[in-house]
Amino acid sequence: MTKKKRKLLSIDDYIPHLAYDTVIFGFNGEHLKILILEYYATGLFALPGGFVKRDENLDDGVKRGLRERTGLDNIYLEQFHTFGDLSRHNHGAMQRILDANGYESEDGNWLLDRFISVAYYALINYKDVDPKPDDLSDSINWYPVDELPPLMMDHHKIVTMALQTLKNNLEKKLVGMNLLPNKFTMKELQQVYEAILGEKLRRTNFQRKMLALDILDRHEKLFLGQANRAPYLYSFKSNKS
Amino acid sequence: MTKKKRKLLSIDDYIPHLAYDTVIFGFNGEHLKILILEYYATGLFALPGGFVKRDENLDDGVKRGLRERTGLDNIYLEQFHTFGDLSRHNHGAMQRILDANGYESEDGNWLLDRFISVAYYALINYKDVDPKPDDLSDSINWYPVDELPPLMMDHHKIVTMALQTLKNNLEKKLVGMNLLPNKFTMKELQQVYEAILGEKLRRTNFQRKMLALDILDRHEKLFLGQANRAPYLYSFKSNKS
DNA sequence: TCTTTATTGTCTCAATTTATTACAATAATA
DNA sequence: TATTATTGTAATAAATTGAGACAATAAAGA
Repeated sequence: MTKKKRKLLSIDDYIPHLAYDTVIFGFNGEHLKILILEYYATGLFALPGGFVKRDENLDDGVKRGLRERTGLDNIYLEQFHTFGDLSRHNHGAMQRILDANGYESEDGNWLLDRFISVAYYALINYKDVDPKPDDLSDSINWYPVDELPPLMMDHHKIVTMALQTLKNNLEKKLVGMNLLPNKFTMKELQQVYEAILGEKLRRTNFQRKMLALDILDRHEKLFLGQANRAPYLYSFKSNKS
Repeated sequence: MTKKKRKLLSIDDYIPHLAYDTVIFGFNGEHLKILILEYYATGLFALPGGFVKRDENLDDGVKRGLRERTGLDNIYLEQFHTFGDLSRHNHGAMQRILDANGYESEDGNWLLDRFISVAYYALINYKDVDPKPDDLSDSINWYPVDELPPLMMDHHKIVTMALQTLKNNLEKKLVGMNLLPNKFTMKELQQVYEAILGEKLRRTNFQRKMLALDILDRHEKLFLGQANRAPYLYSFKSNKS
């Protein structure tokens, strides 16, 4: 690979030593998946992340990054932990990434520093997105949460904690709303819950519980051409009541 | 007040733009309280906080700060949110604090920058602590959570979120263990729960629930000289089973 | 010594919630 | 029209929680 000279992220624009990582969850109708990117010619897998500009809010920086990668605005986003151990600093890996991309070492100095990273998870509607790699990476793909490639630094720990937080928030934050299309069947909603909790749920109890919450609107039936009773479609009630 | 020349925190030792704030909870037997410090001659109240050294883990930096302020080691500590809005940057307030302490403006340059702050809450045994003010502050005192003085910047928001997180974690994290002395009565345990939840609980049902959890050891009775049946003392089971 | 009083430790029964099972109502297919 | 695989709902059992009753004290006072 020939060395390319690229315009580098400038230390003047960004807060030094501060980064963010995002665990972007999607649901393909069966499995819970997350977006993982692979850096050029290094075989290094990582969570999508980025840096925060000196003149923007932390949250806005993360939203900007998500918009660039997914094309989506108004993504459901939640901060869950900040990782600040010295051990997460891995000079070698970052150097390889910069080298493989043709950056001069001295250019990338600040990128080789220690970083504290604020981790977020995002929930998106799987079908809405055609993820785009960024300048430093040559691919970004969906991976089932239980079949991840080996991730660099502490990114696997970050995913684990994101999953745990998602589990804890499942009840109170109406997670399903953000992982499903506007209309969905009760079965699909149940599958989202099962994927997040990592356990099978009883169909009848799940249905009763969801209906009792009074958060769903029932719509027309969905005819899939199957030789059995057609399920209703539901949507989450808009809370403009 | 005469200007004093002090040795200032040096930018060379600390990660720039990064701070932490701690909401330190204590329980005096009746109310839930937190430690608030007041800066010299400014009337500014704030949460205890500090900065992270370039060669220490984020968590260790926070523990170091807690040790300096409370004299305690092995404090129960939990990170709950990172605050990174531009609006929390308040050049004026920091300038007043530095001025009142006799620092030259140029010395304090990096302290006047924008800061991202990682917030933690700590739980300590109220009686164990005689809090010490730091170099910049002339007092540090316990305040009931519902009678706080006006706090600088977004510190009130930080307290609110700490309380909310504490409430959410009450069931799963055995919060009581860290706010009470080794041995305590069922009534005291209930008061901790009530203070955190902000509501009264039924004595009999609370007792039944706690005993059913099988996390308490029952010890001798506590005779307080009151004209009624003496309560048992309890402690949390050590999980060295 | 015998009441009285304020709590504490348990129990009981009602109300509510959750688990489990049963079964009727389909939507194609044969 | 019978068959089959689901889906929607109801019925019943089991478990949990709410509310109240009551006996067991520990000291004070008569």
